[in-house]
Amino acid sequence: MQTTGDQHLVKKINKTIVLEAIKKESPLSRAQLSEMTGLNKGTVSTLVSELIEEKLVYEIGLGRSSGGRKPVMLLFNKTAGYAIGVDLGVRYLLAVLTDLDGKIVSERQVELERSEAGYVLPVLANTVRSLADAAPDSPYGVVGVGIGVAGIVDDKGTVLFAPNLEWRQVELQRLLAEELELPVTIGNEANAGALGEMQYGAGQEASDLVYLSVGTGIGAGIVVGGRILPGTGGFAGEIGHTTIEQNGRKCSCGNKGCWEQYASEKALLEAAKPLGVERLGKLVELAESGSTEAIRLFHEVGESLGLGIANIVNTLNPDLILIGNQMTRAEPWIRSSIERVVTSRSLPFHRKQAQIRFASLDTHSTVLGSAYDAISAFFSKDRISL
Amino acid sequence: MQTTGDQHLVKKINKTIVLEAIKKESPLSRAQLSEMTGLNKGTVSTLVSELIEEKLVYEIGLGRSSGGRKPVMLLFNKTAGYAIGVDLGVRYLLAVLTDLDGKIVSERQVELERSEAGYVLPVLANTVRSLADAAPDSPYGVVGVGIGVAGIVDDKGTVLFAPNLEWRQVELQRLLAEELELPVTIGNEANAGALGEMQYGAGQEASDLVYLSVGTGIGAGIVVGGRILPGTGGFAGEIGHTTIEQNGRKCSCGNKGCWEQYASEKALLEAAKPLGVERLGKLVELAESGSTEAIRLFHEVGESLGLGIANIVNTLNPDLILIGNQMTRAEPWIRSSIERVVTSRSLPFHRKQAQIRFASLDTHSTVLGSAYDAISAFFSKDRISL
DNA sequence: AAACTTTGTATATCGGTTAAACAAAGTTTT
DNA sequence: AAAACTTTGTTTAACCGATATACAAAGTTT
Repeated sequence: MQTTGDQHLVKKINKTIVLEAIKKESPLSRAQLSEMTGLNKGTVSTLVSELIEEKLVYEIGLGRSSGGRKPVMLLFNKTAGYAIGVDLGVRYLLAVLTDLDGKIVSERQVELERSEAGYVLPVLANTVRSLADAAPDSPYGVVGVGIGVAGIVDDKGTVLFAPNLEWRQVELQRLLAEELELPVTIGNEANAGALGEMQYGAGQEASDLVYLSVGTGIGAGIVVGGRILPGTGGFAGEIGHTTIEQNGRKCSCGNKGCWEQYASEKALLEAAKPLGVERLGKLVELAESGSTEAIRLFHEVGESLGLGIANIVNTLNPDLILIGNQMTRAEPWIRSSIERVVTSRSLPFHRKQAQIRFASLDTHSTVLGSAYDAISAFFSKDRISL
Repeated sequence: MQTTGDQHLVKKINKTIVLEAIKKESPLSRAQLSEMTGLNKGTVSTLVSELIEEKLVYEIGLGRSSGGRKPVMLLFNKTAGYAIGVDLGVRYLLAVLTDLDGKIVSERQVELERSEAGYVLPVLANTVRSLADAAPDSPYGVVGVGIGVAGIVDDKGTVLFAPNLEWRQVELQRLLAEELELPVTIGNEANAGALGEMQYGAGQEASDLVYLSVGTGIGAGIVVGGRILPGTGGFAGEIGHTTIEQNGRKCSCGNKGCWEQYASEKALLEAAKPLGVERLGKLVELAESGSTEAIRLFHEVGESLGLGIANIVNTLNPDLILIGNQMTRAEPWIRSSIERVVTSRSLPFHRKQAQIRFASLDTHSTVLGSAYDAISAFFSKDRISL
């Protein structure tokens, strides 16, 4: 059944609360911690001294007095360990080494010439190892590796299907964990992006947000009450394949009228072919130089994006929609079309609460979210997830 | 900040676990409880004796021995109190009195001649009072009133907008709580339906389900991990106004191509007008008597329903979709169309996990869900929500 | 210099769980 | 039928963590 309660649980809860507070609001004194958490001063003292023992927190010195003894200020020891985040994309692999606060220490980008698992896996493992070697000495070393994959991943870390990589049934988690001898977490690319933006980017104030990864296809990372919505099998978010036109354009999934046939980068580039444009950067340049045709194409794709976003807004009533991945680069050209269509197609009460923004971590949402996944797994060992 | 942990919290957690276990699996002995919850025998003993003290549990006598002392069997005292659930619909009001286990003890149905709050509220209050008077004597009496409204309700129990009732900004929770001097909970009709089916109906095994209230419009109660997904403002689920056809039929919301213009009871009856049919029952009769035209209409509406359901399946990866409200009556005529379209339009992995069923409580999903809402509020006072 | 404030630790108490012992009430074996 | 074993449920002691309170340390203000 459920986890029952005992003193250990209580301690876990409180210790997590204290650590989380230090992470977010530091520098902080024990007295302030007691004040803001509601925990007794003595309790905070013992928990903090344990955290110091564990090298997760340290004292930075005395703070300003407000009419009495000076407080001892505490800081989260962000370099107590390091994490590795990977974005396993279509023809590339982006990997970063971060400290426990998500700050990038080192970065690698690798072009993937082929996509079979037999080729990709060794490259991936080598890249990760090279980053791990680059990690500074620290009490905990590399605490884990998080990987975001553009595909359907189950809760055991098996890639069930990744259309762009042409992978089926690849037991990524098991294979990598064995190879690297490190804790490995596997997640969907859009979910990782959502996590990344929520922790380190534009989604830090939102609790119900939807991160849209708009690239070759469209995937969504749905966050409800601060947590990723996984769905039963762990593959919620395949929103690119929702129908917005009953008898619309054919999709690779075998269906007709899928949203991503109208609103993805791929759809945009398809429409831009007559202009002799093959890459998004090129189309942006054209728009910048005043090409009305290019601008029209952006407006069209913006409208299609807006339509699907309005559907999300009506269904999930989020407070924030974040547009991420490649399409962030088109922000100046699509923003107003999106806003307009969302306003016209969503219900007033829902529209009022929903902000629409672009991912602030740019191309790094997924990679940082993956790193956070690893960090989070490390912390949840003897802590509780809030 | 968050709730910190102490012994009281631990006790709350464990007591809730024990009570919940007795509710669901009774009759049960203390030894069995200890076994299944993992709690120590002594702990279970003290918790159970408190629950007995509180009249929520009682001993029914000795059970079968399995080679030792006979166990004392415990039962949940479902008549320790009663709850009232109300479904505030378009031209009617359905209200039930239930025991704490959701069993209906008494029922009232009232036709509403007019829809203004000034008319409806007194009728509602009188109906509730009459049901409350009908409640048998019990330790806790009527523990609360839950109301499901076909409209947008905020988290404070104010009906922001109910198109069919033509209500705007009606502070239902406050007004009723003052009038009735009872705890009142207000919820959306589809959310209540989802709760009802999840607790007492076809959704008891599912943890990620979507209840579709298909009537005049289409609303969804989305359940994620056993909990209603509220959205930021509390009005998630307005899925009837998602676009499935970019330039489709005009909708009362001012938009074009809304799902409910194709898949609701209203849409069906609109299409049935040429047949001289004005009510769903009539159309069902026609289909039963073999009218190919009527059957065709059902197939069409089934296909439209299937399309939107496929969108839900791809987006949320639920394990169960429940079709409720009026459209349940059309099950034999629409089921296969729905299944077919969902299968063709949703992704294989998602489809495999998603069952599609019809609400098993029929017209009582909402009213029972509302009652459960009230029961749940009563229990969460000195317990924790699991 | 005296009085007040704030910080952080130490100590006693409290409330809850657990483990272990045990009594009560069975069944099985001989 | 007695002895041996089993199962149930209570009791007791020990433990653990939080809280309240007192207090020491280290400031600031008057």
